[in-house]
Amino acid sequence: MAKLSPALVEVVAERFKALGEPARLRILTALREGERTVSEIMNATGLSQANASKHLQLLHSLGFVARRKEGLHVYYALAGRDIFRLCDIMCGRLEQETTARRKLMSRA
Amino acid sequence: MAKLSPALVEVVAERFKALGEPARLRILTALREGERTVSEIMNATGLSQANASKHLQLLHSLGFVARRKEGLHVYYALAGRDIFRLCDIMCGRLEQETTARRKLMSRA
DNA sequence: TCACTATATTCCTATATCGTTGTATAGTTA
DNA sequence: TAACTATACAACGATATAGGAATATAGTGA
Repeated sequence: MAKLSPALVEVVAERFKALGEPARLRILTALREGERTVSEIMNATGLSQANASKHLQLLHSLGFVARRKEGLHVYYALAGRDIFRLCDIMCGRLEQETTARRKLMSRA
Repeated sequence: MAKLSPALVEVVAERFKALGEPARLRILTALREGERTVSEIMNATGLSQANASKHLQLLHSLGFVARRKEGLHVYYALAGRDIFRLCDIMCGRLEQETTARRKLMSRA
C-alpha cells in the first residue's frame, strides 16, 4: 500500500469519519439494492427529512453516493460497491474478536 | 456481505469512527513496521504523551492494536494487517475520484 | 527509601457535529 | 398565479471528544 503521507492521512480520516456515523451507514445500507429518493431513504432509515438531507450532502461531497434529479425527486445511489468491502472487513474483525473472546471464556 | 443489522450498524460505526481521526491513523501508520513503545510512537507521530496514550487506549479497546508490557515500557503492535486493506480501499476510492475529476477537466 | 522514567488517568476547555425547527427553493398541477 | 410536494439550507441547542496541564501509578536503580 501507499504509505499514508501526512496530507493523505487527513483525507483518508475524513472518509472514515463519514462512515463512522450510524445514520450514514444506515443510509448506505438502504441504498444497497438500488437508487432511492430522499423520501424513500427517510422511510427506510427513520431519519428526519432535514437530517437525511444533510447526511446525503456529506456522503455526496465525499463521493460515496451519486445523485440524479428527476422532476421533484432526487435519486441517490451508491457510487461503488467497495463501501461494503469496507464493512465486510470491519465485520470480519468483529467476528475474530468474538471468537477470540469465546475461546478465552471457554478456557477459563 | 451480512446485511448490517441495526445493532451491527452501531458497532461498525464505532470502528470506523475510530479510524476517522488523523492522530489515530498516524499511530497505526507508525506501527506498520512492527511494535513500538509509547515513546517511540510519540516521536513518530508528534503526539503528546497523554494524547498518544489516550488514543492507544481506544485503539486497544476496539481491538486495533495489541499491547505487551515489558519493564517500564509498553509495546503496542498492530492487531492485524486488514487495517491497511481498509486504507487501501479508501485510497483507491480517492484515486478514482481524482482521475474522474481530471477527465472532467480535460473534457472542458 | 528516594529519585527517576515510562505510561496512564483525571480534569478542563475549546471545538465539532448531531438532530431539530423553521424557512427557502424548485418543480408540479390546477 | 396559487397551492402543493420534495428537497435543501440556516440557525440553534445539546452532546461528544480532541488536546493540554496536572497528577497518579508502576517499574527501576542508587
